[in-house]
Amino acid sequence: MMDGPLYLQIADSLRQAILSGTYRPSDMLPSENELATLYATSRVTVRKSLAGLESEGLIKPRHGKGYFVLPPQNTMYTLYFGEQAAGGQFRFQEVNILVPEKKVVETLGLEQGQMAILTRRVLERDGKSVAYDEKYIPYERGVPSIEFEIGYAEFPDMFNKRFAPMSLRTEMTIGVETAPEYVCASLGLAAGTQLLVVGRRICTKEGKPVGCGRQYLTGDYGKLTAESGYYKTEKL
Amino acid sequence: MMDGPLYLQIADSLRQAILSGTYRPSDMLPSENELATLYATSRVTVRKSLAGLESEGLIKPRHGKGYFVLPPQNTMYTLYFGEQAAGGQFRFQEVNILVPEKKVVETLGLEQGQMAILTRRVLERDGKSVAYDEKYIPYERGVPSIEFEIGYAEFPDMFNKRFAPMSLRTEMTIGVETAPEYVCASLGLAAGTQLLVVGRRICTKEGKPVGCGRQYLTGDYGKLTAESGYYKTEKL
DNA sequence: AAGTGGTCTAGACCACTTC
DNA sequence: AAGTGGTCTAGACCACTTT
Repeated sequence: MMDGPLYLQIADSLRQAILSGTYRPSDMLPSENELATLYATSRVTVRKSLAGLESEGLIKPRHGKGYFVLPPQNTMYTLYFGEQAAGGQFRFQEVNILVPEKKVVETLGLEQGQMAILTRRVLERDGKSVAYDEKYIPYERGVPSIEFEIGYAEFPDMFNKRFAPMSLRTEMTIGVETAPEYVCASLGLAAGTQLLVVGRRICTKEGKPVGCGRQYLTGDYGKLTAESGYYKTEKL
Repeated sequence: MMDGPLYLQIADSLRQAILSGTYRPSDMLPSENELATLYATSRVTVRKSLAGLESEGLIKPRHGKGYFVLPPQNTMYTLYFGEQAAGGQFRFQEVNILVPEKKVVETLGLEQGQMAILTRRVLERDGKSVAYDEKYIPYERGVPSIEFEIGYAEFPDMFNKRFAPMSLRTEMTIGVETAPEYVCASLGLAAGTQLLVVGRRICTKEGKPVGCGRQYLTGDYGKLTAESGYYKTEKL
């Protein structure tokens, strides 16, 4: 009748019924056996459809009871933030090895007096300085050439050679702060300007910080966007 | 040997191998048949394990070839933003029906002269005003009692009675703006203060806007957090 | 032709929930 | 006891990729 695999047809049909309100949050779907009879197929195929809807966050099965429609999740958003995302070019302002300020020492969990590599960059677009960026990475003797790698890749990427690439986690905080003087100067702003600040910390899955950074975004450049809702996520 | 369902043991084992770097991005995993033999089980069970890892975003199968480890996704973050999240209490400042300013008319796609319901609220915590909130909803004659519902629920929730609850999508923009005078006044700030602004627009899945709002967050209150990384997402 | 993933079946047994 | 979801099997056939 229709095209495509049966399990997707069943999933589409159920999804449509949920999105259109035929089934509402906390409603129970027909049982696996009922659906199997209804679509003249096996229980295995029905289960595959339901597993898909479950991983989309639409439904949740309860053992011995049935499948229930979940309430909308409206406090969780997906945010896109890439350094190169909005175009422009980075100009290096400083690359240094030093004992960082106290705040960074805490964030990275550094030992007393331990050094870190610092990079400062200015993002320019259309000839204007629109964002300022600084990153700290704990300095370890004998780890070769990180000095040259730092700052040339999207932030978490630069650790892929030193750590298992899939084992890193990034924490982000977004806020407004009075930009330091050197940042204002570099961006051509009056001292004391308030800027959107995106702070990031990269940790291993054991929780050990391996790097942190801050970006100061000017109004021209800095608008973050996020979204939420039950929509099919397209493939990567 | 181990406990728990076999398919989870297999998934855990493979996940561990990926997170620890045994398999790295773009590497190919053993084939379904090899894994089935290796774990002395059926191909169906192995497929269930692999389907789980796929929905976690760790691997991707290619027809006729095999399963491949995906590169880390480091421009996508999960952000949590709830109005009630950080505690505090809302005090209503204004509830009105009016023709909104031009910017709102555009955002909501209103007809010339169409009215909207406006609410303005101040969020107070520990006796201090820490955030300001305003929301617009298109006004439609005959739609009962929205005037009374608006503002009493988490933003997208208030539409659940009028629309299929699962069919709504929220777009969010985050930026820094000079707060309007009435906002500064309500928050006890000097005129012209720069604040973190979270704008949201709720749309149906057909793309029709059904409401929008803005929140001005002061430094005391407004720190947004987000995260990214390959970690098992716990259940709801 | 051989190997891979993609779809599907017709059972089986178990654990949980309800009556 | 009957119904539900949870796990698992041992096949089958198809579509795609590589040799």
